[in-house]
Amino acid sequence: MFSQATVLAALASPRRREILRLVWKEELSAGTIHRAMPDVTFGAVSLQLRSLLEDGLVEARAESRRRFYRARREALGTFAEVLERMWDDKLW
Amino acid sequence: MFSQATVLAALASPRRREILRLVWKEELSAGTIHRAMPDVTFGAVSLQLRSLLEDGLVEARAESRRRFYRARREALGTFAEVLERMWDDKLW
DNA sequence: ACATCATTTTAGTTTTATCTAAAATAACGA
DNA sequence: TCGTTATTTTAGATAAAACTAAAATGATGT
Repeated sequence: MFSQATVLAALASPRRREILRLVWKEELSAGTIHRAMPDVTFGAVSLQLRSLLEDGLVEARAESRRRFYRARREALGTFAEVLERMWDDKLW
Repeated sequence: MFSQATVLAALASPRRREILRLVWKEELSAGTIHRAMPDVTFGAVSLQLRSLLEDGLVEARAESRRRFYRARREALGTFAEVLERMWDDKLW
């Protein structure tokens, strides 16, 4: 299993949180994810996807030449709710 | 108020988590905190304390020449439970 | 005023994270 | 096989974070 320390480190990056948000409710291909973050190169997105994958926060599925990613919400435990609240911009 | 993004960034550092753990249930002077982390200089501890203070995760009280720090658990919201679980080494 | 104690601050260095550009891989269709 | 598409990987550059050593601050006691 992945430690909470690992999850905390992963969630510290706004870029990774943005990716998680995108693939939270639907799986998206790497290209689609990149198109949603046009200020950064495809390579940079791919590296962050790898990092999230290694930390167990997303999973990937290959379909021909595309790779579809989606959040592993169950890996996030308590943090899943925290993230959803952040995205809904709710105060706490 | 401090954002959840700020809290996440603050908690990403093992050093800052260690400090938080130390001042979780009792206030401790900067010197006492430093003595509990002998692998790092006093200056480094002081900088992390400042960082935690600026992010609102600890508060400080001056008593003569000492400064006592303690966690502001209420600033941590949901994360307070997460941290306690980490320290108790409970699985989730 | 001076010496000491506790802590903070500064300036510069080291380490770590993140990014880019380009090359590599791999699946597909003509 | 060749060209295209989608993505990953590499190598190196840039940026951010964390650290150290030393100087500065500020309260205390003599």
